Amino acid sequence: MTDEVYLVDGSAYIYRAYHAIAPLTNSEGMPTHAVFGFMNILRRLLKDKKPQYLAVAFDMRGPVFRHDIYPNYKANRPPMPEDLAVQIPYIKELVRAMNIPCFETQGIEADDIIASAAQLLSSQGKKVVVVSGDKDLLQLVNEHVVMWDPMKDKVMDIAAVEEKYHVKPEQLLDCYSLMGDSSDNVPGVPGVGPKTVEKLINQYGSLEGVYEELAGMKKSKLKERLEENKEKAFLSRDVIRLKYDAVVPAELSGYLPQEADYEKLNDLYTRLGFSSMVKEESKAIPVPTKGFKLVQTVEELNSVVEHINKAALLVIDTETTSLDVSSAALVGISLCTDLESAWYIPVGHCAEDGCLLEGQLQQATVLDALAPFLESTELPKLGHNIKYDYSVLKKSCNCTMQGPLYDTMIAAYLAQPGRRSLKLDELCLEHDYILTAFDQVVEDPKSENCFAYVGIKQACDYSCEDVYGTLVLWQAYEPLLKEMDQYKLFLDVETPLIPILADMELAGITVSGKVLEHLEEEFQEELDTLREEIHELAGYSFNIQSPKQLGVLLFEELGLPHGRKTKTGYSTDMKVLEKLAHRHEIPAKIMRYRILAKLQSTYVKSLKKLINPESGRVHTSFNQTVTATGRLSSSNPNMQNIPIRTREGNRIRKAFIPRENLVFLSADYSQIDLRVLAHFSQDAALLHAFQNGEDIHARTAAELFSVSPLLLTSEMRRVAKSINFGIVYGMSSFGLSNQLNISRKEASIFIEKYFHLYGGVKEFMGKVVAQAGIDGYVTTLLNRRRMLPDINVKNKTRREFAERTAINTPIQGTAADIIKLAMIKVVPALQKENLSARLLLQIHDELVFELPESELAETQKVVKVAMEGALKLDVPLVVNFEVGKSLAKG
DNA sequence: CTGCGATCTTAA
DNA sequence: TCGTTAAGATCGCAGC
Repeated sequence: MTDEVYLVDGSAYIYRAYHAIAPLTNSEGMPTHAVFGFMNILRRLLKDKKPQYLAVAFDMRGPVFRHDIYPNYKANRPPMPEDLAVQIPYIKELVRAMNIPCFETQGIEADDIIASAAQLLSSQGKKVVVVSGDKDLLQLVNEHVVMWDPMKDKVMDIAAVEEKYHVKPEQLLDCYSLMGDSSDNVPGVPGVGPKTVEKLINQYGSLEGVYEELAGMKKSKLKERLEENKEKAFLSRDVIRLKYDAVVPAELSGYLPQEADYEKLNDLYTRLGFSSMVKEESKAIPVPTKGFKLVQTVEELNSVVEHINKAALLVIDTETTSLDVSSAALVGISLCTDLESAWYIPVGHCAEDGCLLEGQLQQATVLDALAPFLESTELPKLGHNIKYDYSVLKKSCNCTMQGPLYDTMIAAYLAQPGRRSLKLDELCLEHDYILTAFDQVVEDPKSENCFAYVGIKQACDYSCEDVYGTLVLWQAYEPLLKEMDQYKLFLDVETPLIPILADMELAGITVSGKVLEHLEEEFQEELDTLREEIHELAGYSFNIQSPKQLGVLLFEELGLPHGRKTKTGYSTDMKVLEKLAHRHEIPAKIMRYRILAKLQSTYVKSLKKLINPESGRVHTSFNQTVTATGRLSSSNPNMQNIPIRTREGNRIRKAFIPRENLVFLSADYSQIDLRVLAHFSQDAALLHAFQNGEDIHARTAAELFSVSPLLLTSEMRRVAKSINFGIVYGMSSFGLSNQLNISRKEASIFIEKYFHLYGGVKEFMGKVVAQAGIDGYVTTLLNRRRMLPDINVKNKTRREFAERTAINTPIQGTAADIIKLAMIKVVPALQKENLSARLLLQIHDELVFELPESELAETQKVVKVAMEGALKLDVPLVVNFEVGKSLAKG
């Protein structure tokens, strides 16, 4: 901290940031790089120098007094670029939000304001630092004033100026007058450069000095030029000369920054998409740990119970030995019901030797006491990713949480669709609380069992922070969900889905290690053979899995014609290889190699690793807060992309088998996307087709090719199917031509015909895109939102992508809504009918159950009713069933 | 060695 | 430079 006054040349740094930083836009497509660069400079100044006194000066739009003296002042400058102009108000707004004194005056420039302030303050003996890189401001340097350029981190005092320019700072004005300034269109004396000026000023002292002595100079080109341009030189000086009488505070208090308006600042940062700045600039504070209590005795546990008895909501977080449910053991539970207090109940903390530490209640004692609350169907529980806590308690503590399970992660997913992180600590930071990071409490976060070795006291603070933070978020998001009309979706769809997904994950699905083992050997043999053959044909060894090396072989060594190019080289994908297959043996072998290698690595080897040795089953994770459309996603393993189209793929499916004496029942929605499209578009032909149970692809084909349905070929149907799918994705003629290997012209004729047939669909697409343009987002039937920040941008590619998304998301998202509703209906319905069928998988439009064969007929009835009646559309929902002893089709 | 982007493939 | 949504393997590069 110093008592120097920092005067920042705001406008100069706006320009520098604008040119120095690559274009950047926020999520709405507004350019932000100048703002970003400027704020970085300002923030670095604040951080590094911690100035006690600081002010920023800006130019204002419009003519300045220099134009009166010299109308051509800056006449050669192009107008401010549009994408910079729109950023200026944000910069000024940010400086105001930071509560830094900010000066601007109509008719004068930032330089003049700085000059006035520097002179006024230095005449009072105050130290001044001019923050600028502009040489024009160097003339302000004196024994009290220095100039600092943060970009170069260089301080210029009198000595530095003299060393660099060989004149005194106060002589710089006269130097510039002679030299002129091409960037400001100030003429000076033509043909006089820095070296000449240096000589002249050093010899004669000043501009006046030069002209007084001019007559005595011997005849030369220089003398001639000086004589001819005397007026210009003096005019230039009047133009360049800084104005020292701008109105600026005379007292230091006028340069004293106040505490920032953090709310406004964060709001601006968020709008600009500067997430890193939101973090650093927030007024966030550590969570107050005063009300955090350890529960180590029965008496203390009883007092917690008494407290929860009066509560309307129980916030819970479990600490365990692993993120993976199947290997997680309980280490402790934290609870709270309001922001006054929170409790941590340790049950599994260990000493270094692995022995349980003293001062912990028995896990059973704790769960017996809490069970009435956890299992209460009345008392809502709240957690951040509560599916995990539900699963741990069910799996390792035999305690099944009931009642609504509110989840702040899901709340944030719905309320702020499209936000990048949903992690508790990041969300809390945006709500002004800094949480202790997991890495701060465990020594080696990667090693297993780690939380068990955290000290009990420290664990208490850490864990209680999490329930406290979760409650803080809930108090913010619950009203927000209501405001945004998302509360019903949250309560009636996402919340009841949580235990269903958890139970599906816990159930898992049996995978025969034996079958996989077999496949692995077989695939490996063929892969080895193929690799040898390919290397043989190539004449040298290379990595077949490297697109780069493969490209060299195919297109350079073999000289085959290359297709499209990628950013890094030639494309070698299946489409390209297919086209080369008839020219050379290698491409076909590569294709076969690719197919097998993919199956081998993704579906055989890694699937084998994920088989739980105890249960012989794999337990996927169904992620509820990942996709932009509202679909679920599945990981570890991804059970939603198990191969199906190829023969080998189907062999992998054969490894998925039901438990002994059980069968799989798969129920999939027929054409759900197109039915949703029919409902949204109200297209007469589409509605009619579905209402009459027609084969929609066949019907489309018959109309498209103008043939009777009886004469349709499978090729015609395939084309129609492609178009039907393409429509759902907002496809162009280019996309279709690519897909069908036909010309663009042919493709566009198909599309034209399609829209002629289904005029309502075309109309619907136009309407959705137009509405998205107005709202900036689209919604599904259950009001789920997706933001489309690019929907109105100038960039055609990005805008058109947003337009396709606007068309696709309501369809895909509504289909996702529907199957979620079906899941919520079907699980209790099966239970009510005393059927033992267990839901195992959801694959976007399909549900897979495991059940005794004897219950097949009755289960199908229940499933059919639940799925087909999930939501009432203007067309029927139709479900098809398949039964099998594995997941293989056919 | 780790992290990350690009490419490619799998599914709906 | 062109049909949506995902997960995941591998390569190859940049940085430590």
